[in-house]
Amino acid sequence: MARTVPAAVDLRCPLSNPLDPKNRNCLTARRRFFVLCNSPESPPRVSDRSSDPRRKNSSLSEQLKPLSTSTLSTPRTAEAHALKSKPKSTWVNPARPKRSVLNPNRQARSQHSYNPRMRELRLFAQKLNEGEFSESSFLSVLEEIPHPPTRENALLILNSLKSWQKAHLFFNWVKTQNSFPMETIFYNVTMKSLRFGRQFQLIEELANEMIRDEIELDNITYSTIITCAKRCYLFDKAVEWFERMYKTGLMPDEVTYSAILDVYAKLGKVEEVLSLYERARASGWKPDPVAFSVLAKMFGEAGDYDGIRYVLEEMRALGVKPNVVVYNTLLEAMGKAGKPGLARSLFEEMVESGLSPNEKTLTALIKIYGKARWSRDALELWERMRFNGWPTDFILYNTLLSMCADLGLVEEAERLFEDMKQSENAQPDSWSYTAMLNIHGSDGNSDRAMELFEEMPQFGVELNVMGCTCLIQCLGKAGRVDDLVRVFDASVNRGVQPDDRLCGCLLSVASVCEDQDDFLKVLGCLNRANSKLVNFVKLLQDESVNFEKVTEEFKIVISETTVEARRPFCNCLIDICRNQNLHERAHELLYLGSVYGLYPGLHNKTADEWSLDVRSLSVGAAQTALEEWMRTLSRIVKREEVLPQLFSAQTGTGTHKFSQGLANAFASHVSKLAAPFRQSEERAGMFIAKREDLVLWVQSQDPPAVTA
DNA sequence: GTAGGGTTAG
Repeated sequence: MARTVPAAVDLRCPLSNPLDPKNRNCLTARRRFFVLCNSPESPPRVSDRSSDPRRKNSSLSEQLKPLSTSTLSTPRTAEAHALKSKPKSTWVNPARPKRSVLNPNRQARSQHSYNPRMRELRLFAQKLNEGEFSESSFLSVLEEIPHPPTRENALLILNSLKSWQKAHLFFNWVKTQNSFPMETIFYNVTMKSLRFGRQFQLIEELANEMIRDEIELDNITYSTIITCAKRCYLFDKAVEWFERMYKTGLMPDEVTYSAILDVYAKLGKVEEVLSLYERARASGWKPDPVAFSVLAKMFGEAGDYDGIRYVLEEMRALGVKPNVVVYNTLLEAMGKAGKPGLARSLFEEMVESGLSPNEKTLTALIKIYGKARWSRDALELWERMRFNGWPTDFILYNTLLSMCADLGLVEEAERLFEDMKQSENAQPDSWSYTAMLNIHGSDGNSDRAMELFEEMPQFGVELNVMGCTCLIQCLGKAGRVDDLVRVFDASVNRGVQPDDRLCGCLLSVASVCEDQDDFLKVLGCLNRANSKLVNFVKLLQDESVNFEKVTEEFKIVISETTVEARRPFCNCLIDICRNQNLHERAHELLYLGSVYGLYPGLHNKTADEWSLDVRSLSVGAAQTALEEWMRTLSRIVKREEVLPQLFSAQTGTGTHKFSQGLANAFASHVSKLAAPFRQSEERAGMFIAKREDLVLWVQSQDPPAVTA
């Protein structure tokens, strides 16, 4: 495949037209062929799945069993009978489409005729919408209905009621009036309203009532039930109602079908989705943009780039033009699959096709550029947005601010923040303030951060736990411990619930406190949030406590901490020990951290090189790890065991503009130990020592610089 | 939101 044009744009089909009957039933093969042909550099993830034996139990054939055995197949027809009696006859006419799994015609909506009493009824509905009623007062107001609740009048009002509670009450009231027999459309309109309120249970009750009263459930009913279940995360219910529909002999149309495709997609059942998709395609279905959006979202969630290409290819082959939603989903998917360049080309393709991006398009792109650290592209896009007057909203602005925080773009962030304040549709909210606190916190501008903190109540914006964490970190770094205590107390009093990240932040501030009073003040804050952690710190400081006790308490504290915060906690605890001159405790903690899997990949060995990767360690933990490593090497040298040529320690360079150099701290510790590690010129963030130098150094340590 | 499906933030 030619690589001169961006792949996102250049997606020529490796096979002929899939609508050609010859190709109708071989989409799986096409997809696999496509994957193999077009992605030599990445593993064919889509096709991998079907061969994965672990997935056998949840395969589509299992999934679709109730459908394929009972309803989807032509049950006990002459055809099936003939096949049974003539098993050797396997020839199938390829020009004959497979039996349908969906109805090619979408269910028609009823036309509503002009209602001469529209004006009064609308006014009445408005009155019902605006008032706050108890159930009984609502029902008494209903008695004032200006015209009798005929079918048309009732439908008009039901359609106008906004809250699900009122719609439900009105629906039940109409039933009690007995002025006409209830029809499907009344249930459908009520269900739609209930779906806004995510009232699946009530929807299911209505559906069962329809079955009981023999009122027909149509495609609109089923798709509403299924999508409500989906929005309530009741995926099994969604599948249950879908299967039920088939069992009653009703064929889904494409709306219901793509709704259920989305259910399987949200369940992560990729093979099932593709199989459903292909079966529908084989029976002649031309998927619309909604179906492709479902597929694109699914592949995006899986980070499956081959799948994304498959979607693009299918659309191109079928001549389906992507709309804005499809482009947005594809862009997001490209981002999740880690393809910023392709996302950029796809965006250009979208604009060239004459579509205008909306705020979701731009949010997706900014996120992608930020993640890729493409600040120039991001800022150019921002300029282009302003120039073209492309739509913005507060989520887009907040995404831009987060990107600025990630890339250290302080001035740009302030400009954006000012724009938000001037805007009508994107006033700063707690996310915006969090991003700003993060930016100035990282920049070390504690004055500006405090200014933002003070102005928040004036604008009616609540501080959230993340903003609080950023500010605490900033004040801690600036050594403003009294302000820190004030901010912490005010935040907790304002309703901020400290989480493990905030605790980790306080712990890290405590670990850099040089003044003992400050140290105790910070621990005082931490005590309000996590007293067990503070007790553990005190236990570490008690030299009479033995290793067994430390192990026991460590296990308790760490197991009660969220997984993401465990390593930071351990890092900070090690730092605190080192600051308090409790070096052996630091070594014990590093050992415990390793035992409990907090430092995976710390040591790496090949025949030629042993390396220590301290990139996820704090300064103190990295120093401790280096000392520990040197102790081990001393023992190996003494025992005259085989050593590799090269030793390396990886500190990383820190991609963040504001990140403190772990490398610098490591370098000074190496020089303090007089260990023969040198910063590598070819490999950034890497310290190298040769075997000969290291052995000489170990032998010169008498007594060893790093005590055993 | 005038009976049903798909897309935005640590």
